Amino acid sequence: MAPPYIRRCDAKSRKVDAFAARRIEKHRKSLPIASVEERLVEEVRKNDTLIIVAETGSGKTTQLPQFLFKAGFCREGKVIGVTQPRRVAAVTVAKRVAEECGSDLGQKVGYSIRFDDTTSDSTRIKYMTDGLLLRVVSLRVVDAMVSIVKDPRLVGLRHLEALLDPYLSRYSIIIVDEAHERTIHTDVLLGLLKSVQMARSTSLNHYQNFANKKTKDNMLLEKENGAQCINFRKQDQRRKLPPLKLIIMSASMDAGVFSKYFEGAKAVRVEGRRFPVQILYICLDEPNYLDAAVTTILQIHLGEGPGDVLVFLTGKDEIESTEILVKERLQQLPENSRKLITLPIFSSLPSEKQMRVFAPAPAGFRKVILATNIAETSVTIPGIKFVIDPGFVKARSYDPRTGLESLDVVPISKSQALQRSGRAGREGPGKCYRLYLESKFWEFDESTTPEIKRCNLSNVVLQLKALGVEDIVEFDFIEKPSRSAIVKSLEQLFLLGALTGEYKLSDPVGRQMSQLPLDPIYSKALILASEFNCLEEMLITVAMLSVESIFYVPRERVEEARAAMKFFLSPQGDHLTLINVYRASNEFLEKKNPDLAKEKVDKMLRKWCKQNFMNSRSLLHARDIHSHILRHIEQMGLHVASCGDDTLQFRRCLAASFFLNVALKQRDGTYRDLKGGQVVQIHPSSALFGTKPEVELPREYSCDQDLVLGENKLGSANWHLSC
DNA sequence: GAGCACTGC
Repeated sequence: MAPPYIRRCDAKSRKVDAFAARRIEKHRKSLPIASVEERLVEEVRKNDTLIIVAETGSGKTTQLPQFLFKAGFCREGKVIGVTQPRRVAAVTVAKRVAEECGSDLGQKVGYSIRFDDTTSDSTRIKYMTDGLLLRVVSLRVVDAMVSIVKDPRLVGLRHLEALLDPYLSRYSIIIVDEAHERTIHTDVLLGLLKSVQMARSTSLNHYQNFANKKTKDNMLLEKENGAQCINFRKQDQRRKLPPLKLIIMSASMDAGVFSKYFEGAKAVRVEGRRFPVQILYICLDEPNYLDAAVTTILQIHLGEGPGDVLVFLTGKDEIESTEILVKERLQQLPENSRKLITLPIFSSLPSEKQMRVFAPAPAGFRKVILATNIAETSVTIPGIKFVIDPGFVKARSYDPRTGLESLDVVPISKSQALQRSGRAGREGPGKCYRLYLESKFWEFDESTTPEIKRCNLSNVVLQLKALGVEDIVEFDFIEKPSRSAIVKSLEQLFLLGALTGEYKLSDPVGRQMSQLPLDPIYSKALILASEFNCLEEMLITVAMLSVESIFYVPRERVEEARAAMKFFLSPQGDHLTLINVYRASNEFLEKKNPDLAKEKVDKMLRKWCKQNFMNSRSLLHARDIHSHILRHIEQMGLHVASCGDDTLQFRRCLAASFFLNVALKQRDGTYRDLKGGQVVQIHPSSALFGTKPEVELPREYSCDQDLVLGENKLGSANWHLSC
């Protein structure tokens, strides 16, 4: 789908630039959305909230912000913000639009994602991840103002702009793209944006009034809401802020849900550009869909014309066994029919191996991509003409009763099936083979259950509490999570000490936890560790726990990988093992030139990871998180110290913050989960596998002392943990 | 002696 652009890099000749500009213009005009530019701009002028339903290939993400810029929505320094669920999308789209505008990235057009911000004061079209905007919106204004007064270093803080700007007054328009994906970030963000929108049309008047006439009450208010006032005073007091325009962009027909949520907001439809895809169902139910998939792959290979195949499977295991099955079946074919290669892609696959799916197949060969649902949205593979869809997906679910999350293989939804089949029609007409009966399709749910209804809500609840939302159950969610899930999170946050007995944000613990971009349990661990002089160790641990598995064990080199891992193993457990790995990577770098550019450092680390059987993507990510969180905790004034060889305090802090995940050794030698009493085992990949670590309970422990855990007495003296 | 879909701050 990449438009035929010419890179500007070293093309100095004006002729080439003019040529490129003409091609860009031609491409832009050919997009379906180009024909409705005036109408869309008009609708945005007329409506404060607009829903745009546009299928893939309409050009909505790249073109709409440019139309609005042209129509004058960025006058007086105003910014158009566009959110994306994924980092890659924010980056690639921003680069493309900058090119279309003929400006350097970071000038008129820029992107802002965690660890990477290319925007400047002159940026008018700003692409960002929805998670980042959510963070920005939800940081508490008054708190921030107080800390800024206390700590002048905070002036350099990344999100200062928003800390000072609760009404997002720099933005004229916020476009929430891919809203149909309904990520937890999108859902919460919509709720907050809705209230910001209301605040812009009501509260500002309030503050405007009160800036002009100072009554006694107003003086009091001013004291409480210092931030907003100071901010407001900077504005021209007689001028009202224009309303915040919201545009929700969605690919499927979920417009009704959004429209209803935004009080009947208008929805407009823009045609996409897709090729027809013929849908085929099986006639007889086939319970073994892997077998059916392999058979279908071969049928396509032998019976159809050229074109690559994309198969949707549920996970790494299925992908690997399908690969073997296909190879076996190919051997039974005559040699000239074996020109078929299989390529796996899933997120934990090292990136250099992922890249292979994008390369064209060798001449005369057909490519078969075996993918998880990474290929549904995150990755678009060119050349796909045939899609095989067994109709299953591995999805996360959450049981509020036990507080446990699990991954289960479940049937997909109708909209997911549609999304999958669409992958066959991106470059020309295609075919989709659904390995289930047509009647089964009609039994599928309409759309996938939004993430907010199937995961742990602790973080969301904490953010909302920090924003001053008293009653979470009454919060205006687009779709309400179950009451029990909310109650469970409140309970967890209370046990972690983030909420008081009245379920109000505690100070300073809850407030500090809400400011850290981490799972609340990790935030708590850091705060606790700062008290017990082992924050250095805890910070490494939290960074390493926040990423995918560090150790990489390829199937064919299990023994070698295990030997490499032994070198870092700590008999005290997995957390200390992770610390060993992190510190080893530091020592490796210190031996080299410490002043190298980040790119060089990353390159060296990748090599080091390969030698030591580690996933370099994970380690580099953990190092990024480490420095990001370090900045945060330094700004919060937490005390970073190391416990050195005395790891007891550190392990106590672990126990005191991860107590929700604690299992106790029983008399018979088994372990039981502290919460539900479920029997659990030490995983074979753990450093402690094969050992029987002890946990000695304080003598006075009894069931009704659960609350003691909440007050974190655990960390002080009574526990002796070997983990 | 075995697992872990996909994102994001």
